[in-house]
Amino acid sequence: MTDASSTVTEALPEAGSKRRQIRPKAERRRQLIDATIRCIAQHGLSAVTMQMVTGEAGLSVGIANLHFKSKDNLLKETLRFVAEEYHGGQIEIMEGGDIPDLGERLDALLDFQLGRGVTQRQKMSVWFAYYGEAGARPVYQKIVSTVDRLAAQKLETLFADIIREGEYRGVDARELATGYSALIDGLHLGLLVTPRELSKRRARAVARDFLRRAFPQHIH
Amino acid sequence: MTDASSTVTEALPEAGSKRRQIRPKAERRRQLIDATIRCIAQHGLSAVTMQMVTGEAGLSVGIANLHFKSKDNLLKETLRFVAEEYHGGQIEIMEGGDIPDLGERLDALLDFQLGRGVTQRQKMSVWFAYYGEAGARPVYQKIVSTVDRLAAQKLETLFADIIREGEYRGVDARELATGYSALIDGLHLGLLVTPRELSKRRARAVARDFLRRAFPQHIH
DNA sequence: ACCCAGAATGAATGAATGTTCATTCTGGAT
DNA sequence: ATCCAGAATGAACATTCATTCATTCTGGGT
Repeated sequence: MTDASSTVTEALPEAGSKRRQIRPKAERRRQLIDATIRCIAQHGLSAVTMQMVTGEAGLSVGIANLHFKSKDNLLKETLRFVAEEYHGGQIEIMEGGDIPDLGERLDALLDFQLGRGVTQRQKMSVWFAYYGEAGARPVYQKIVSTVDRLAAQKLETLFADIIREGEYRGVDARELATGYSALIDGLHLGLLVTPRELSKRRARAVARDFLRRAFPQHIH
Repeated sequence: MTDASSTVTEALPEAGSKRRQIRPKAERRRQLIDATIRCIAQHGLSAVTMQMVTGEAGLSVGIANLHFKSKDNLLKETLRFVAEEYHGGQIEIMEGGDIPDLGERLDALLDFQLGRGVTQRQKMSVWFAYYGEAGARPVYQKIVSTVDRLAAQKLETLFADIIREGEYRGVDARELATGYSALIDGLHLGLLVTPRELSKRRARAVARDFLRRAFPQHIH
């Protein structure tokens, strides 16, 4: 394999088929966003280049500027995608037509937030890479806070329902929701930066502990 | 002021004195690190350039490579500085020769963690900028986790002392310490990304609430 | 008053990157 | 079978940035 392509300087991107294919716009966009996520996770946001992303996607450099107008825009759309995926998932659970029992719904939420899908290093890396730039880039702040506000509201409503059902005293739904959200964010951060000290199992235990202390009748 | 320097293309960096000065190495290093922090906060880690940093410091480009070997190294040292400042401050409080009362010591810790010094946008921006890259850069992970581990241990000890003193039942110091640390991190994140939704005042209330629920006799 | 170690400078260099666009190619419509 | 709109390509270009280093300048020592 090493010397088979001695006369051919151009890279053979994938196995066999390098034939040009025309695919619908939506598919290409998704393909590029996925590649961007992988690149950010592996190399860090500041090291990501267009060549890297398009190479990872198995496409040419020109195509990124065809479907997204610029690198800036590609990064922006990638953040929007990840943000909507995460918050959309949460909201779906919290609206919870599927799960009538409030305690179970809380469990499902925790499973989603600290479960396999979300805590993949890939997704967490992307998440915090953008947070890191948010201080300097209002666009990122806006994208995140838009979806964030809705999720926060749903969580507050869920907590309020639980407080009513359990007749818990001296508990403020809004304050507790803020605390819980912050706790989950902080745990994600711990999982990303110090995975040796914080296992997923322990992160879940910590979050569950927080909920149990607030809603003893509903958790466990 | 606008047309005074019409014939001079070179920038006049500061008011009046642009005379070259020789200063000790440690001072220059500190000067450059401070400038780096300001640049990261204002422009984001990925947009920081050497010209930007040295310009902000009012120095020439060459000097950065004289005192730090490379841009990479400057960024690494800046992270180390911020990390040690934050964790060092925490540890000093927690060892707490100054404050014998455990409840007051807890209060002081919370004040430090969510008080003026730390929650300046500048510092928080820097903090999370590096977290964002940590997934892809083991060097950053190592710097953070080294200081982090020590702080976590001190916090656990403090919590254990409080649990003993208050004779609290069914509370695990280690788990609680993990939760509290994550909560604080998450609140910092909220203050940075969605300052409109989360005020410092409310962040403090949320953190205090967490502690009160765990150690009712010691808080308030 | 003089000297010189080494601190400080910034123009020059070369490498890397985002973007463009002339050209090639594809696959459905006719 | 033929055609062509527009999807896809990648070499070329202009810009930006990190790093180097020949040169200048400073301030303490003699």
